[in-house]
Amino acid sequence: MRLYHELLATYGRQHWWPVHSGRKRPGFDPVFEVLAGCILTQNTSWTNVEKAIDALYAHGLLTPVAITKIRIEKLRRLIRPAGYFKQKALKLRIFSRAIMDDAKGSARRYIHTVSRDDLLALWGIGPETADSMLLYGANRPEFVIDTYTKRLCARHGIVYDAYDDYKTYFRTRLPVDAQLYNEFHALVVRWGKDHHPPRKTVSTLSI
DNA sequence: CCCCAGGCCGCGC
DNA sequence: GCGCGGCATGGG
Repeated sequence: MRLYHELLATYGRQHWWPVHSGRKRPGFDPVFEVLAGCILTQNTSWTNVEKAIDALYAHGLLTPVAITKIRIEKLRRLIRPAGYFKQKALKLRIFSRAIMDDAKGSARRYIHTVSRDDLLALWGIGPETADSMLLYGANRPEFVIDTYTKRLCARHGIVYDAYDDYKTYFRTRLPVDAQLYNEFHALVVRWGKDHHPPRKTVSTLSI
């Protein structure tokens, strides 16, 4: 909690999602926008993801039903700026189909009722994406561990191997509070943007 | 020219 | 169970 308050004092509130929450129009589902963003941002900077989200939004395609119907080539083209566009197009398609099958196309109902294990069973969704979806899409208290979280931990001498060990570290030290997890993770990412990883150097002394 | 980004999967051992 | 390469665009 001391670290959280320190980050909050330094950077202020981050307010991440949703990007277009105020707008209402056909072909737009604010919860689905968050969940799609979780997939699109895998190992990718958010500025690139925004271009893809904006393109989908402009074509009225930010719904599970639209993503399942669109031609895969068009989906690839629209999300191209987000990188890994062939893989991510398939991931969005598979995920959208799960929402159709399990919740009749309601992203909100899907993410509020799905189990974490069921998310992990989907091709293209790993632990960080699942936790981001549950936290930012449904306000469920899952602490998100990403590359920045691990970097910040390392700066404090905390190093693990497994994703779940990092998660346990935070869960056992913080109150179970989705809003806290939400803002904490956003602050960690903000911190990561001006704290670069240690440069890889070759030691000439190790020959 | 280089490295990095809000990971994940498939493969070989 | 693990380490490693591939995936890809845009920015510094």
